[in-house]
Amino acid sequence: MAAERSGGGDPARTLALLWRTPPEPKAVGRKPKVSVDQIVAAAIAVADREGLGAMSMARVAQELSVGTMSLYTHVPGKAELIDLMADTVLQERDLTPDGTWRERIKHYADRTRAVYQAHPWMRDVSMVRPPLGPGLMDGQEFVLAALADSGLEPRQVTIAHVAVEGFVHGAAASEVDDRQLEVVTGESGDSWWGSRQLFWDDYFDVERYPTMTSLWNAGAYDIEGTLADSVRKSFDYGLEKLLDGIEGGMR
Amino acid sequence: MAAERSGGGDPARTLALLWRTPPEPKAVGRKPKVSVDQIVAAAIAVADREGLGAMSMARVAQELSVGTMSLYTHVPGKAELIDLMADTVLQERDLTPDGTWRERIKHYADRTRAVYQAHPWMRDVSMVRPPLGPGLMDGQEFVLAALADSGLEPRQVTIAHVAVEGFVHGAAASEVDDRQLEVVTGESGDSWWGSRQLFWDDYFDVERYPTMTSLWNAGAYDIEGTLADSVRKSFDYGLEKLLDGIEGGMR
DNA sequence: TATTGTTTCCGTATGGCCTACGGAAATGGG
DNA sequence: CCCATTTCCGTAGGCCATACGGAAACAATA
Repeated sequence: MAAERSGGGDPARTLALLWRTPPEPKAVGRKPKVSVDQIVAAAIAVADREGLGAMSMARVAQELSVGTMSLYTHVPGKAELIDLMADTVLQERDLTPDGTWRERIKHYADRTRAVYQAHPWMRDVSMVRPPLGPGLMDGQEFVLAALADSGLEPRQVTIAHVAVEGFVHGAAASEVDDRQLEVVTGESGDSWWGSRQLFWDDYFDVERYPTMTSLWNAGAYDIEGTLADSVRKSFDYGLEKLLDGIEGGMR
Repeated sequence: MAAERSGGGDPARTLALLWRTPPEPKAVGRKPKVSVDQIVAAAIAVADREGLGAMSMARVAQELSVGTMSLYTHVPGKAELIDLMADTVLQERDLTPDGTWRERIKHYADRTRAVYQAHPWMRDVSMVRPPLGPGLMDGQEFVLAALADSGLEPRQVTIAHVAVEGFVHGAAASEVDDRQLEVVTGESGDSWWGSRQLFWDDYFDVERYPTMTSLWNAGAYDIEGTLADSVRKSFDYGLEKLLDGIEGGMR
């Protein structure tokens, strides 16, 4: 599966949907059976339960007891629907601007990770050219405000912003991958790592990979706790170090 | 499009393919018209030219003047083929272990980015649970060796490794997104940012986004050079800062 | 009430995709 | 020449998005 992205559809239409431009109450004509919000909610529900791969237009329509083609009256197509889904769940972050700038960015990272945990399919949505809706924009404002408070020059703020945003979304996406695979294949994430065993047994070459070998012998891979904890720890560390670096760059 | 990943197919079979376990030369039977390598090469060629979305089994077979179903004799399925493609292009990195540990990681990042630039469809391949082939493993050994030389404790090396690897692949994927969108939609990447204009014109709210407004007024968004240069600069900065942080964490 | 204009609903059809199945074709050894 | 073995691949089934066009519902109007 390749990363989902909004197609080349009319950007004006997509933006109007993202910002829920007043539905222009029609005084005439047949009453709608479903609303955009219902469609988005149903799509999110399906994706939450069965993964983005199962989120077909037919499946969403079924969820709403509506004909498949009815959806196209309210939404231009599947790509735009995914944009709407992503922006909607990003709005769940509910960011509160308390503490130091570092604490606020940590808060942002945690809230974003929570979104990915609650909606694992976010892993499959490209966040590089994200939907320009309120969910995304509010998050960007939050991070920019925190970085601006750090004392960085304006130009540096924008550069640091890209680095932080990329890291946070990447981290959140990685963290979720275990769970996601579990949903799709019915196999536990950790058991995938179990199948890694096969590699170590049959293909690992001590001569070719001396560093891995010595790290292994040094016990560096004896993880305590679950794999998920371990991955999370790595990314907390990574964020801390990134922020350390950004902070140090100010001097 | 959701991120492509190898299915739940037999891991042993996939590993054997990734490491090209001796094809067990058959003395009997019909001669193969195509080899695994040819299939992988054709698939890469198609994806390079037309994107991963265009890389269908039928399209690859056509490229080789072979029936679609013939491919399944050599490759278990599409998911496994994508794994093979990814590991193959990662082998192009040709990593040379020169310089300080920081220089080597920078080198690794650059080579990895080059792979993404040459094969933009890599953006659509999940690198969180990557194919355990030589291309990937050699890269991991390289990064681990560099980090081990930095003076970090073994346990710290493995954690830093995850952070670096995540950052590099995330950065490379982001950088490539402009180009990728161009291929898929026939629209220039920068013109997508042009359509961003619509957002600023019709939906941007100065009250809601004060930091963005003041950054804008401070000229922080007056980028020189192309967008691609600008994105690249951001990630060079991010990597530097991450490495600064990792280095600082040793004290 | 009947008509008309407007809007939504949705059945059908097209063209794409992956891949299971099973038979046809090729090949080299006996 | 036969035949076991291997590869090739046509057919078909089951998904998918969505273009098209007509049916259905509704409000205002006649």
